[in-house]
Amino acid sequence: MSAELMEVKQPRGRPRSEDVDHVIHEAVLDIIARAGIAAVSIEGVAALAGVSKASIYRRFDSKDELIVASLIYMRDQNLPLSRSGTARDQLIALLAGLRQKMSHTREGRIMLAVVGSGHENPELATLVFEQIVMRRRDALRALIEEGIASGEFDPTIDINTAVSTLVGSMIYLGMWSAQKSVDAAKTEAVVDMVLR
Amino acid sequence: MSAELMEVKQPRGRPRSEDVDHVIHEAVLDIIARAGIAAVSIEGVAALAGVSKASIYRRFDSKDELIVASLIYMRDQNLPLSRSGTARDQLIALLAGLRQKMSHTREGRIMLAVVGSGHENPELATLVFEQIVMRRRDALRALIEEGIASGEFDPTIDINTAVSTLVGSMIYLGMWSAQKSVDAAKTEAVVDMVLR
DNA sequence: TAAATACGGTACGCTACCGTTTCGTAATTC
DNA sequence: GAATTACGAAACGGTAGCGTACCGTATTTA
Repeated sequence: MSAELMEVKQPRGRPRSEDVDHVIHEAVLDIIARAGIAAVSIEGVAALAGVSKASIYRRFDSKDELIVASLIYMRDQNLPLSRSGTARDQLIALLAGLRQKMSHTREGRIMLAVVGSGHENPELATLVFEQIVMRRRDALRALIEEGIASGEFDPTIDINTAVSTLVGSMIYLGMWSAQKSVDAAKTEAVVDMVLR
Repeated sequence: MSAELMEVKQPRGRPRSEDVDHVIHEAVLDIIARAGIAAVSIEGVAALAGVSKASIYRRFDSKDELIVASLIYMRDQNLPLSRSGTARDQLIALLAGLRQKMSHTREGRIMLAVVGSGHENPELATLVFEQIVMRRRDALRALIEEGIASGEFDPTIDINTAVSTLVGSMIYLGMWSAQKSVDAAKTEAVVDMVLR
């Protein structure tokens, strides 16, 4: 009898607005993406969200709790990935998406910011790692196994090593995409080099 | 007739203490490594360094200028790398050092912090990239070319792609070394997988 | 209708840090 | 010895954010 599935009895007074929930989280994520975790302030979030500070403190006891909740909110908005084409095609699409995402989307910039501040707030880094990074790793691993079964990839490779190599390369390339001095290696080239 | 090589005429009054220079930079780097760039404050640096704020403002016009100077100070403390063994051995040593360094040394944590905040302060990220990352890339590239010439590596690989793949993997593995859930792929395995 | 709770808005006292200035003392050149 | 500059220490006014506490109004249940 899980609590989520039960019809929750509505408490007495005026219910909290879901719109307010949304705009608060959106504001937090926008600020992290634009200026980093350290730039998140309750007053700033309230101002950007067009919400009073009271409405934030009514929901969250502290700034840290707010940020964690916003990251989980972001995770829950993720879309599933499409499945079509060969394993190699899907793999390349997945990796290219990851790479592009790291620097050109809000979620990517947030992940970079959280990861980069991993030493300061390890709870956040762990959250991002387990909830977001590991999910991608699992999807990647499945595609590689599929490709090996279909004969597209070298069956002798170590899958863990391959996953780390591929993900690491994509993050690295995405990370520095703003620096023109790094020669943009093609995603396909990386995949073929690693998986042969 | 370069200025650095000329005997610099000492100005009139009391000269600036090099010890003060050092402790200031050391304090800045310690703070970045421990708490991130955003945690750097003039008052905090002065307190940790055991120095007056006046001594900092006498040297640097702003916090940004101070941080840039401290990163350059760090770069100039770098040691040259040893050159012995086969190209593959040297390459593995270089990459393993990079990987270990990312999470277990002050310099590594500083690089992660700066990179992660790349979107907030692009000048710093560019500085780190050009002055530190590119130097490693160049060293790596040379080793790969050496290994190709000696027949240790596959001559058909694209060197730029290989460099990005290897560096990215090492940074990624080092980044998450605190998370026990990521299986630690061996550095040698990555090298052999990429370069065959 | 009454009670309860959420809402935006505003004000409060508190802390941290900013960048500047002033002071007395120390070190160095002329 | 006089001039000059660096040093630590302390104080200054200003800004920003914290977390709390009100207000009057809006929305919902009983």
